[in-house]
Amino acid sequence: MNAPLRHTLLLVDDHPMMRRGIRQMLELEDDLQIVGEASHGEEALTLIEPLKPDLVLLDNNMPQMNGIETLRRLRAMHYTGKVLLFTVSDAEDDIRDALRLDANGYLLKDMEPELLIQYIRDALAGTLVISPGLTRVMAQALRSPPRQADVELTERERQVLKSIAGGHSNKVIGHKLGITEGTVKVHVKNLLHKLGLRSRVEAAVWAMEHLRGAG
Amino acid sequence: MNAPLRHTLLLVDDHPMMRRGIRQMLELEDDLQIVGEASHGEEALTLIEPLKPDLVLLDNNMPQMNGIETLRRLRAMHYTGKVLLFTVSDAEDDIRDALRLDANGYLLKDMEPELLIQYIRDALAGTLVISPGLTRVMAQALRSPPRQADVELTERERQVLKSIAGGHSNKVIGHKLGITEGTVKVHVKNLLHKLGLRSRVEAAVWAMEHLRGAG
DNA sequence: GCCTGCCTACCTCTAAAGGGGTAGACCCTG
DNA sequence: CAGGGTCTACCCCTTTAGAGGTAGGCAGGC
Repeated sequence: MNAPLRHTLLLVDDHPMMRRGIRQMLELEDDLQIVGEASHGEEALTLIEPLKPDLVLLDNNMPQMNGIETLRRLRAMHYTGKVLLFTVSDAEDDIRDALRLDANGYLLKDMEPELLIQYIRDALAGTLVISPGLTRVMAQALRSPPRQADVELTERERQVLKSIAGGHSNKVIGHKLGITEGTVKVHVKNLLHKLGLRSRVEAAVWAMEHLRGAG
Repeated sequence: MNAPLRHTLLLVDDHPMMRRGIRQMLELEDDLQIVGEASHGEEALTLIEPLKPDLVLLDNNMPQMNGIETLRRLRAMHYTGKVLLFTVSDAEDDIRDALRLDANGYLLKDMEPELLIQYIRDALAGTLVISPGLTRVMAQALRSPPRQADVELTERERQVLKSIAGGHSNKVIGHKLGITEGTVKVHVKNLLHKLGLRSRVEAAVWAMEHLRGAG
């Protein structure tokens, strides 16, 4: 379907046999070229700079540093190429973490081998591919609205937010903080806007996920 | 890669020219067969029963009932086939809603036409496909997992509770569950009483702390 | 049969929430 | 000094929540 460009891949898996199998399969495709292999995360990180692969095929189940953590480090070193996680687990947390780290796909190892090539091409095109059987998990992982904690709340807003998460009404919060209910409303209004949320319920959920203890 | 089975598609778009273009492209593929077209959501809903398509290609930008809403209604009538949303917008809410409703993909209309066939096949295989450029939006939309409890709540109450924790209003919850807002209020009232809580915010917090797992 | 629990739907009512605006006091910085 | 950000407080307004009530349909158990 597409073939003009030759894309470079880095293969990361702690099982040599698995790497062998994947390599053999990919060698039949002349638009895909494996330019390197790594048996663990650390090694993968050192190969990124010299190889600059277009895509990293990353096993998640590795000793010491797993795929998610490797992905995290890859992004931390500003690797902007594609990354495909493949794994045996359907752990919801892993999927969520992977996609938060801008993974381009999350594949289960029990898929049809032929499909892998398909998925690699999709990922190289920038498409997000997620294995069959994971859509339900995805739907579950998708819940509350909040977004990146790149915004900064003022100290007062954090206090109000924590009280919201404590289930308190604006009136009670005002009493606790020694300010009027109206002022509390102002803070609520502002923090909702800053966080891109639409209700105090969403704010409570956001708070529980983002400011555990500290504030 | 795959070709044995002939899959049936329903095409839903309010622009006849767009349908024409897609049909022309798909007619070249002998494993994909368009068995029906609809120019709006209502029409699509009436065609599902008689046609039973394997996949619905659903434009999101339609007057009156948009794609998301159509998808919601499709799922409400227990349509279990694949659904591919395609749209011009990258609205985070739409993507989140779509995937919550078990959409099998969310595609932007500015993609390469040839890729559409690819994506349709992926979706038919159960893969979740999401257009390039949306991975960042996805990463933002991703948040906390759903959760399930052991308490003495009825199934309906658990559904409502989970929606509360998702930040939804009673009206939205009613819409999602296909019941009136008033009935949702009844469920909220009852579950608050059962759990000894005083507001939906407390309920959301309770849900996040106690509901773990699916259901 | 009757009774109970669940789900549904409606009613009325008050309280709470949230969006819009203006505005004064304070502090810090250019 | 002017400007910006914060915190405070109030005004307006609409929408949402939540607590009461009644009630019908429908399942299961007694």
